[in-house]
This record gives sequence, C-alpha cells and structure tokens, in this order.
Amino acid sequence: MLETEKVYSIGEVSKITGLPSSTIRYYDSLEFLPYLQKSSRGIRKFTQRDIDTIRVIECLKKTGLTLKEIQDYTRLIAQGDDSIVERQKLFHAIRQRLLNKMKEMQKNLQILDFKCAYYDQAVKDGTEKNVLESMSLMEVFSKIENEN
Amino acid sequence: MLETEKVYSIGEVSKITGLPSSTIRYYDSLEFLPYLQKSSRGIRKFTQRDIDTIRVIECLKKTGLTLKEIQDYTRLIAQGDDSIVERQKLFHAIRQRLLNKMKEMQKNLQILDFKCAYYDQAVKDGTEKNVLESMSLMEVFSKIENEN
DNA sequence: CCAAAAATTAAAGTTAACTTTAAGTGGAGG
DNA sequence: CCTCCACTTAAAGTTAACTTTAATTTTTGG
Repeated sequence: MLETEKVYSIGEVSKITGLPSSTIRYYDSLEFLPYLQKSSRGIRKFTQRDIDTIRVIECLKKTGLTLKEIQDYTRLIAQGDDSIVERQKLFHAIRQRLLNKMKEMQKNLQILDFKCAYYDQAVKDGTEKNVLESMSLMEVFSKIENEN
Repeated sequence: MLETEKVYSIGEVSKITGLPSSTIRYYDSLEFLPYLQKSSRGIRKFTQRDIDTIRVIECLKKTGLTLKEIQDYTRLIAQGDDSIVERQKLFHAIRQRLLNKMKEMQKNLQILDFKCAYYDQAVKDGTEKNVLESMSLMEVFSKIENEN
C-alpha cells in the first residue's frame, strides 16, 4: 500500500483557511507557495504542506509583514539550503518584531483599561464632568513611558 | 496669575506624536479632534488634551479599528453626556477585541518559536532535509488548536 | 453524456489610509 | 520692507492588498 498524500482543491483550502479562493490564487501569483503542484490541466493541487505555508503566511501578516516582505522570504525558500542562515536570521528578527508588538499591545491595554474605568465612573455619575477632573489620561501615558 | 494652558502648533504635535502634519490634518478633517481650537486666522491650536486624543486614536488603530469606526466614536464624544453609556459599551468591546488580538499574538509567537527552532537546527545540520522529517509544523498547529 | 459546479487566467476595479500638490496667507527675524 | 518658514485648504495622486469580471475550460454527479 503506497502512501498517497491527500490533495485538496482550492475550494477546500478556502474553507479550511477561511481565505477566499481569489486571495489564495493571488498569493500563488506572488509565489508564496513554492511547493504547490498543478495538474496537467492547470488545476492547483494543495497538500498539507501548502496549507501549513498559508498558515505561516497568515502568521507573518499578523505580525505586520507586508506581502513584499513575505515574498522575499518565500524566494529564499526557493533557493534551498543556500539560504537557511538568512532564513534563520529572518525568523529571529520577525520573532523580535512580534515581541515588540506584544509589548505595545500591553501598553494599549492599559490605555483601554483606563478608558473603561473612566466610562464606568461616568456612567455611575451620569456625567463626565466630575470624572474629567479626577482621572487623567496623561498619568497613564507617563506611567507607560516610565515602565520602559 | 491666571493659568494659561500651553498650546502647540501642528508642527510641534507632529514631532511629539511622530505623525506627519498631513496625517494630523487628515484626522482633523475626519472630526477626530472634537476639542481642537483654531485661531481667528484658522491656525490649529493644540492643547495637551488634543495630543492625548491623538494618542488614544493611535491606540484604537493599533487594536484594529478602522478610521470609520474611530469616527463613530469621536462623533459620540460630540454628543456629550447623552452618549456615555454607549461609549462605555464601546470601550469594553474594544478592550475585548484587544484581548482576543493578544491571544492570537501568543499563538503566532508559538509558530515563530517553532520556525526559529527549525532553522536553528537546520543551520546546525547545514541542511533542512533532516529537520523536515523530525519537526512538524502541523503538530504546532494542532497544539495551538487544542489550547482552546 | 450532459448540465451544473468549480476551476483557470488576465486584466480591470475597489477600498482604506494616507500623501502630495498647488495656490495662497501670516507672522518672525534681518 | 522683504524674505522665509510654517501654516492653510481643496483636490488630485498613491499604495497595498485584495476583489471582481469576463471569457474559458475542467471536473463531477445523475
């Protein structure tokens, strides 16, 4: 029994990933899927590996990479082992980028915590007037700055 | 001694916030700065309050709100105390949105941790070939799923 | 075997969020 | 007074990341 890997159509991959088929085709046109195969008639045949690649692309997009940057990365893949050091550096840099983003999110959470507390008080009072005097956003900002 | 609050020019605010003047004007044109005053000759005079507003706008943008959504919020401000309950709800929802985003970032960090470990090993080996067999991204994905 | 559903490409269109340009005004320093 | 710099508006231009359209072809189920 020869092990034949399951292949997926673009429609199936669309359902699995939640991305429209047009987007997946668009990504393919940017050469984001270096392992993707096509049938003799030109129909795309996705394997689990291609789906994983799409998931990684989504991850990279979420950490703020542009499609141009992702393209640079997938082109490195196409170069094979010659580019592994470069790709190693790249991923460590991207990881750092995400950590910075997460730190920023923490700060934004503090601002939103303040805003929630502010409006909770305003709703209790029935007016903003008194809250404005007793709670200052500036204090939150300088607190955030000084955390460093 | 009457307390006169310091006012800033658009150029100063640009330096403080890191946003181009054109962007600040653009935000003003979208009515993002409900408290902003202009001189008799039409020159914008920013107070600390306006700068704080810009900081909050940046925070909202970072948590993923569109300018359209931010506009909806600043229009609520213009309605005064009548809209405080709505604004309270809004900020609690935005806060939840940020928390979800932060959770997603955690997942993305796990993917990037895997990618870093993968390439660290590949660089050690001098090739990807063996790593491909011993480390599977799919395991990371299913682990992430099952964390719930 | 045939109709319907799903796939293909190339090219044009869309949207959000700015950014630039053009033409002009106002105040500060020499 | 003159020049320069920072400010103004309105309108046009830009860019990224898709999305839609049109015209075909392929695959699939009865």
